[in-house]
Amino acid sequence: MSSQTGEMDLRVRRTRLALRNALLSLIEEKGFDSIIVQEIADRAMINRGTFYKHYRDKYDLLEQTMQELLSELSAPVATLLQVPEDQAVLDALVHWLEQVARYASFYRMMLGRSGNAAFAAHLLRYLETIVAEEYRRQRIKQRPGTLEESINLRFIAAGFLGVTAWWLEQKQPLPVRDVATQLHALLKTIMPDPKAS
Amino acid sequence: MSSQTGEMDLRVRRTRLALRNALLSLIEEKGFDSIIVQEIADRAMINRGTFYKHYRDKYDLLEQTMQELLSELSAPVATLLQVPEDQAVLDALVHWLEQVARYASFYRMMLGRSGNAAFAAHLLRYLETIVAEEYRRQRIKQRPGTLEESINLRFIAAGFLGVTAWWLEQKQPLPVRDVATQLHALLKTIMPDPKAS
Amino acid sequence: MSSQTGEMDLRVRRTRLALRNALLSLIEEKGFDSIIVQEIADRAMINRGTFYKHYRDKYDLLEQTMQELLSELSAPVATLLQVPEDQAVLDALVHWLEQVARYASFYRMMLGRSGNAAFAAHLLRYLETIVAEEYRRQRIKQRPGTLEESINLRFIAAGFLGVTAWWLEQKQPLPVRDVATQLHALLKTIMPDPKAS
Amino acid sequence: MSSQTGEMDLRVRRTRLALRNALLSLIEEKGFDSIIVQEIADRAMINRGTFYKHYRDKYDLLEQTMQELLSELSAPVATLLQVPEDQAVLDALVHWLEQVARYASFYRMMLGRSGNAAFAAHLLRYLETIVAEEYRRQRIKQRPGTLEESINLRFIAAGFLGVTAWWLEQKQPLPVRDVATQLHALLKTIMPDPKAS
DNA sequence: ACGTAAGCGAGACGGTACGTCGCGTCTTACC
DNA sequence: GGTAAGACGCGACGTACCGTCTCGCTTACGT
Repeated sequence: MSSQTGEMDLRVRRTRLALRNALLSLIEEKGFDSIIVQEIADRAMINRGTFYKHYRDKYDLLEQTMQELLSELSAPVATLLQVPEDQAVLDALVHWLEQVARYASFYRMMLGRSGNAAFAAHLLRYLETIVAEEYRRQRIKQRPGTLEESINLRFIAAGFLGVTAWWLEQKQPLPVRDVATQLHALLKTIMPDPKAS
Repeated sequence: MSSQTGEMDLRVRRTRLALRNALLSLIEEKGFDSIIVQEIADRAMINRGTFYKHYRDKYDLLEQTMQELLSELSAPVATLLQVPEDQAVLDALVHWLEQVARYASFYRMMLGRSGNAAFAAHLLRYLETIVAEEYRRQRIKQRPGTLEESINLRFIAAGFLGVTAWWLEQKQPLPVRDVATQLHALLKTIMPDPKAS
Repeated sequence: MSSQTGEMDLRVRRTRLALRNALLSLIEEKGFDSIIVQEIADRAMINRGTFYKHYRDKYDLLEQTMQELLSELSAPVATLLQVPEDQAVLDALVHWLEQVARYASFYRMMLGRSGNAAFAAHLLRYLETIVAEEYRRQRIKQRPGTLEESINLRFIAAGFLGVTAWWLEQKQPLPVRDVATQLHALLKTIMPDPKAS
Repeated sequence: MSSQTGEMDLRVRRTRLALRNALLSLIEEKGFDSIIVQEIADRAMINRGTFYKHYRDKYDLLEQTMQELLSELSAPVATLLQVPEDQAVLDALVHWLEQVARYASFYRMMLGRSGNAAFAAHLLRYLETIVAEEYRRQRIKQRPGTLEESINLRFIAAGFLGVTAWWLEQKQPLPVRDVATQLHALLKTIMPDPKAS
C-alpha cells in the first residue's frame, strides 16, 4: 500500500499507473463522485480485487494521484520564485497555468460544481504557502500571523484558485499569457509595495 | 413535492421543517456526504418512506434548504447597496458575515474540506453577482464582458468566499467588524477608483 | 429472522417458502456444500439481499428447513409407539421410511458421501431418543445410563440410520415393507426380550 | 503430486510431512471445514504456493492423509481375522479401537457433527468389507447379495461406526476392553449362529 | 566437491462468493 | 390524504480465499 515509486515490482508499477490513468480519464468524463471502483478497474483492465490490494478505496487512489500531480507543480514554482525579479512571479504564474492545462479536463471537473472540496482545499493550501513565501521574499512589512496578513493571504490564494477554475470553465481556452498577465496585475495591486510601506 | 411554504397542510409543514432542521444539525455534526436518509428521518422523527414523499433524495432536500438560507441573505444586501455611500459596502459586508454566522457550523461544514462543491459554487455565483452590480454602481470604466473584468470579478468573489471560509475555520471566533473592515480595505485597493481612472 | 409460521406477513411467508423449496431442490441436484447463496436466490426468484433479510447464511436456512422436516416426522412416530403392540414398532418403521421417501433425493444427498455431518448427527440423535423410549416402553431390564445401554442405543440408532441411507442409495427403490420387516427382525434380535431377561 | 514415500527428495518429504501434521493438528483444533490453506501452510511453516506444488487443494491433502491412516488399520485387522477363533474377533475389535485412539482427537472431529461425511463414508465402507469377510469366514448361510444380507451388513457396519464415534465423544475415555466386549456381545447376538442355522 | 536442476519463499494477480449497507419503490393498515 | 411500518429489488461496497503465475534464491543430488 506504500507509495514508493522507485524500486517496486514492475507489475506493481504497471498496475498502479493503469489505475491512476483510469481514474484521471474517468474523472474527466463524469466527475469523481459518481465513479465506482468497478469502473476504474475495468478501464485499467485489472481485477477489482487487485484494486484493493493497492488502495483502500477510491478516495485513497485520488489522494495519491493528487499528491503526484502536486509534486509535478511544486518544485519548478519554488525554483522560479528564488530569483528576486518581478519577472519571476509572472513566470511562476505561467508555469502554474500551463501545468494545470496539462490536465485541464481533470482540474475542470475537480474544481467545478460537481467537484471535490477536499481537492480544492488541498490546492488552496498549496497556493497559500506559495503566496506566504512570496510575501516573505518581498519582505513585506506585515507582522506574520497578523489578522491582516492571514486574511490577505487567504484572499489572494482563494482569488487565485477562483480565477484558475474560471479559466478552466471557459468553452474556448484563453491564452495562458493573457490570464497570467491579468493575475500578475491584480497581485501587484493587492500586495503592498514594500518600498512604499 | 412542491415547495410552497404558505398554504400547505399543517402536518406537511411540520414534517418538512423537521427534515430541514434535522439536515442542518446533521451537517454541522458530520458534514453532508456521509449523511444517510435514515439518519435524517430518525432525527426528524418521521418514517423514512415519508421523507421520499417530500424530497427526491438528500440532495433535493439540501437544495431547497440552501435556497431558503440564500433568500434570507439576498434581499437586505441588495437594499443596503442601493445607497451610494462607501459606508453601504461596509454595511453589506457586515450583514453578510452576520448572516453566515447565524448558521456558522453549517457553513463551516459546507465550505470546509469535507464540504460540498455545489454549495460553494452556488454562493460564489451569488457573490459574483453582487460584486458585478457594485462595479456597475460605481460606474467603473471597465467594458463589461472584458477578459479583464471577468477575471477581476471572479478573483474578488472567490477571495471573498475564501476569507469567509477562513473566518469560519478559526477556533475562536473573530469579531465581524474586524474582518469586514479588512475585507473592505482589500476591496478598495483592488477595485479601481472610478474618479482616478 | 424469527421463524413463526402463523401470523406473518404474506410476502414473508411466500419468500421463505420459495427459499426453502429452492434449497431443497438444489440439494437434490448438487448437494449442500457447493450451493451458493446466489443460486438459492435465483431459483427462488428473489433478490440475494432479501435472502439475508431472512436468514443469516445458507447454514441458517438449512437448519430451519431441517427443523421443519423433522417435526413432520416426530409426532406421528410418537403416537404410533404409544400402542404397546409389536405391530406398532413395525408401523413406526414404515412411517419413518415413507416419510424419508417423500424427500428421498434430499435425504439421499444429505446422508451420502457429499452429505452433511451435522444433518446426520441431528437425525441420529432423534433416532436415539425414539429407541430409548422404546426400551423404556418395553421395560427392558437394563439400568439406564449403563455403559451397556448407551452402547446398545447408539448401535441400534446408527445401524438404523445406516440402513436408511443404504436404502436411499439404491438405484431402484426397494419396497418400504421389505426393508421395514428386515429392520424389525434385526431389532427383535438385538433388543433383549423383556420376558426372557 | 504423486505420493510415493520412499525415494523422494528430502525437502519434499519434509514438506509433505509438515503439511500432514499441520492438517492433523488443525483438524483436532477446529475441524476440517473451517481450515483454510493459508493456515495449513503457516503451521507447516511453508509457503502457500508450495502447498499447491504438492496437493491440488485441502481435500486432496485430506484424502492422502486418510489413506495413510487407513493403511495402518487394515493390515493387522486382516491378519487377526484369519484365525478362526472367537477370540480373533475380539482381538480385531480391540485393535481397531486402539488404532482409532492413537488419533483420537482427529477421529473425534472427523466423525463428529462438524465432521466430514466423505470420511465417515470411507470408514463405513471399510468396516462393511471387514464384516462381509467375517460373514464369509463363518460360512453364514445367507445368500450373498440378498436383500437380507445387504441390510444386515450395513446395519452392523453403521452400528459399529456409530459406537466408535460415541466412544470418542465421551469426556473421560472409557477402557477399550469394555467397549470391545460389549460390541462383541452385540455382534454375536446379531450375527446368526452358523451352527444353529 | 561441486554444478545444476529442483524445491522453495515471496507475493502479484484474476477470480468468485461473501455478508453488509444504502438507495428508492412499493404495499398495507391506521388516523 | 398524510403517516408508520417494513418488505423488496437493486447495486456497490470491502473482505476473504481460492488457484495460478512469475521471479530469484537456496539446497539436495548425481556425477
